[in-house]
Amino acid sequence: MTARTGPGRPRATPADTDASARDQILDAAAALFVEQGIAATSTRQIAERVGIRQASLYYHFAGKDDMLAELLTTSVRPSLDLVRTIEARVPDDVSAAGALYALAVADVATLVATPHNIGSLYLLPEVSGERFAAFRAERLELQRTYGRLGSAAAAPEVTGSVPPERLGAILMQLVEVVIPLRRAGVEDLDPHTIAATCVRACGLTATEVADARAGAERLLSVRTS
Amino acid sequence: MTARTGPGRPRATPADTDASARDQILDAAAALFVEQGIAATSTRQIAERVGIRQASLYYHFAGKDDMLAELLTTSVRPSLDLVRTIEARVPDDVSAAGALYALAVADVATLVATPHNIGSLYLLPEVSGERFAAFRAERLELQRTYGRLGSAAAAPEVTGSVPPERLGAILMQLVEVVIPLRRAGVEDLDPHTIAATCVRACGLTATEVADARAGAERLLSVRTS
DNA sequence: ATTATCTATAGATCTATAGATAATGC
DNA sequence: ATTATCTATAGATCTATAGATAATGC
Repeated sequence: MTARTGPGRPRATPADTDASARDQILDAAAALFVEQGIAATSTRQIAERVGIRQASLYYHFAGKDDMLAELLTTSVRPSLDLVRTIEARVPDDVSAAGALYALAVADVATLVATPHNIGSLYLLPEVSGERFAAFRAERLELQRTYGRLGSAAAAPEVTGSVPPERLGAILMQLVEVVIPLRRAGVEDLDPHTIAATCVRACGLTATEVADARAGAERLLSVRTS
Repeated sequence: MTARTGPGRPRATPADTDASARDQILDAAAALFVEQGIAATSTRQIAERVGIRQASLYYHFAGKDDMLAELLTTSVRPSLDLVRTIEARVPDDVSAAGALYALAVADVATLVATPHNIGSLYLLPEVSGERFAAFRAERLELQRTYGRLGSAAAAPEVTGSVPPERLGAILMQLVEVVIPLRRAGVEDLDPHTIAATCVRACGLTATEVADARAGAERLLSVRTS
């Protein structure tokens, strides 16, 4: 079970996992950042959880911000890749509503499955810093996609009163309900509940919601196979 | 303009406002907590912004947590009062959909108008602490009300698939889109956009949304007069 | 006498660097 | 020789208390 000894001076307390030190540090940092916030988490706490000395962290990362940057970018990357795949097939393979539904299902599933509810990091004030502008830009692109798909799918009374940018913020917020729900201990969240609410928020009728779901399932099953 | 001197040793730098020291401290703390987070804000920074010495804070508050507790409870109180008034008039004076619409409009208006976007404090990890259990309980009551009103108003396909507790979390999350929007600099947010989206998320048709809005306006105008 | 501030500081952190050490691998 | 850890610590905080001081108000 215990990781084989590699190069470098051995730890005082040997690791009880085979994960790389880097990954162990990121995992510990994620858990603590989510639980306590970033400023409230000391490098000592992170090191303690990994089983190394505080100073040893600096061999792998320049500091907490460095860890945070890596956690943020690796967490948003998969959604962005999916977005590009999905949007390319609208409206030929799938309706805008179907694409929106599919995107919401996939995002919710990711947020539900991600270790330590990492999505909650997005809400912390540290992320507003200059250092994380690249991450915020990627997230904004995701939001814009929600806005485009939502506006293309929406009923006329919605497109007439809600500009795409605003709708994107609303839909993304809706998807991110996963974050407070997980925080509150909810485990059995069905992505379809949220995805259906997204298209309903765009003013679609019950029949249209069912169609969107069907379209999304076609899209996602093709992608899986 | 400068506040008249009261009892107590005068400040090194006189206050440039008539607000009480307590209120000045709360205001400065709110602004800094929202901007930087709680742990990242030092008592020294708060004192500096008020124009007093760091140690002088402790005459008014036991520490940062004390300030936070007061900020949180005073910020959720008005919404809860309104909730009780509104819910008592369902369904005699107004439909559940009208009440939900009214509650959302009022909550959004509050979140838009509150100084320093205080709502973002709700999202910080410090608020999970034991110390703030009372605040969280009040917030949960608000969420439950959203769930009850939403479920009472919702179309059958929604009530059949989304339990009231889940719906409450979704609707509250929707209302709180104000928080990231304000953070992003949006100033001209129309409460009706969000309120209408709430009832749409419950599966109501365009006509029903218009009815809900009319009901809400009756309810809120009565209350104002 | 009471109030609201001030100055000064002890004690407890926390971050990040310097330099030593114990492995592996050439 | 390189890698990955270790020990030790300087320097910079930060919180919270003790005790002095300068107002007002009785």
